[in-house]
Amino acid sequence: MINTNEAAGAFAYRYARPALAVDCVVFGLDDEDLKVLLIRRGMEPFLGRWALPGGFVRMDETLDEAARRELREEAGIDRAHLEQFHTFGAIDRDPRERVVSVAHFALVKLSDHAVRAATDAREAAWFGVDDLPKLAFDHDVIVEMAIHRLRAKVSQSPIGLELLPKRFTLTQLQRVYERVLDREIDKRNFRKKVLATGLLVETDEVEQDVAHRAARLFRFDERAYRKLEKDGFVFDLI
Amino acid sequence: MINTNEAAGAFAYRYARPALAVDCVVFGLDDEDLKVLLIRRGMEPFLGRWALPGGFVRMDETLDEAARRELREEAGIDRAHLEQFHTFGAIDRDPRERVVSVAHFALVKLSDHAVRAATDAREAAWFGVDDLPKLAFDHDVIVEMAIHRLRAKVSQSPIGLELLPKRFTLTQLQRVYERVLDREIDKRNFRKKVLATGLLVETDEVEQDVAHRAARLFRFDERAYRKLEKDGFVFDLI
DNA sequence: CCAAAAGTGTTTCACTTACACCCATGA
DNA sequence: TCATGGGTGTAAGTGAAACACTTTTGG
Repeated sequence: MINTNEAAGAFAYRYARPALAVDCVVFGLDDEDLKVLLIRRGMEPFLGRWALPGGFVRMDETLDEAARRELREEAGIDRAHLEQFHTFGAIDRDPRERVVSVAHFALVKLSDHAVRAATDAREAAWFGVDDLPKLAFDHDVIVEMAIHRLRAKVSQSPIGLELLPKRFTLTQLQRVYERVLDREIDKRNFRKKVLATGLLVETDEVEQDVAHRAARLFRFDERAYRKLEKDGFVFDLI
Repeated sequence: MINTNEAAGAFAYRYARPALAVDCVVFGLDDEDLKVLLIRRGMEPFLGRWALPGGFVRMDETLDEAARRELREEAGIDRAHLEQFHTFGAIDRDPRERVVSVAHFALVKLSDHAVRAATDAREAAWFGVDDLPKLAFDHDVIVEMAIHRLRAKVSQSPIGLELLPKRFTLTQLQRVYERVLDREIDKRNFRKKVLATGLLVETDEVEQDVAHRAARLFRFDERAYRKLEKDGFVFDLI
């Protein structure tokens, strides 16, 4: 009994196997909302429907590499925080044949030029997370879980910063949390708390071209973060 | 460019694809330690090495079903809390051919008869998490991540109870947390806190056959838990 | 001078932590 | 009667939340 699968293992190539894909839920943040990047499908099935960027894993690339390649090819995105979060294996999730998909979420800075270029393409567009169309395949479920994971993670690690430019104001940072977590946060408490982490460094610059008092720009102190992380520090940012 | 992968998608079956497997990190708790169930390999590669129970996914079963089947076939385990936690896709993780594995962790009640039967088998054994042998494939890495995830999860959901019988004493529950989190917990504070969650119900039974005052048995109130969960309650059990 | 957002402290309340003794039971 | 773990409360400290006004700047 113990060896049942060893037999299967030795001869795995004899058996039909599912296709293996990656899908990416790409999050971005503009002045309004937390957004997800979708691609309009150009072929059946689900022709014309919006879907997540994604595709099949090649034999010579890891899952992570596959996800990055798809982001580049389908969305013109070169730099993104990328994180695997769940693998979807329902038998009929693709009507053509069995496809198991390793889902990732990605966080991109909309300040990056490359991303903006992608949004100009006719077949790609950003949608507010509360304003998503009906998606192809089981991509609705994938997006829902991605949002859930993002919310859980954003309070416990500084990935929220991946949505912002390198230099940002505390108000911008507060908006990241307010939009990802979908609740208002007290300004004074927020500032006290994030500054108390010691992970932000004040720069000597201020924001430009605003019609009011210019806010100080901060940057993330990666060195301090790595040190805390190594020491097994548990975050509870917000 | 947008359609690069659509082409690959339509003809996915033409391309070589990785084999798809599941592996299970099965946790159990005895009077001493948090343990992991390992199987001794009966064939190459890694003949004689200890490895995680697991095997290939069949075309007619989901990932979850595959993991449950493997637990049944390789370890005689019928009932377990099972949770997918990461998919491992390094290109050379299996020397024979490319195998991508969806890793799960499982929590079993060592009080269950079926599990004890598995431990009697020559090829399967429980190892303390701090006393693991060198494992086959990349299974060391998988176990390490499983422990990490289990620790993160146990404080935020009542999965720790899956390691205990249906009726348990507060001391048993405290030991679950102490062993999973690997730190001592104050008895009075622990009791206050877990009782304050409202998720435990006192039964009118006490433990039997002990050489000291018998402790009250409690059970988990699933109904209360589902209600809290539905209301989006965030746990912080310990 | 007005509009718009930046920036700043204190108080209250809740929760966490630390801590020690008596009780019930079986051997 | 002794050994073993069961069971219980309080005080101090820490961190979270609530809350409003002044400052700076550009238009």
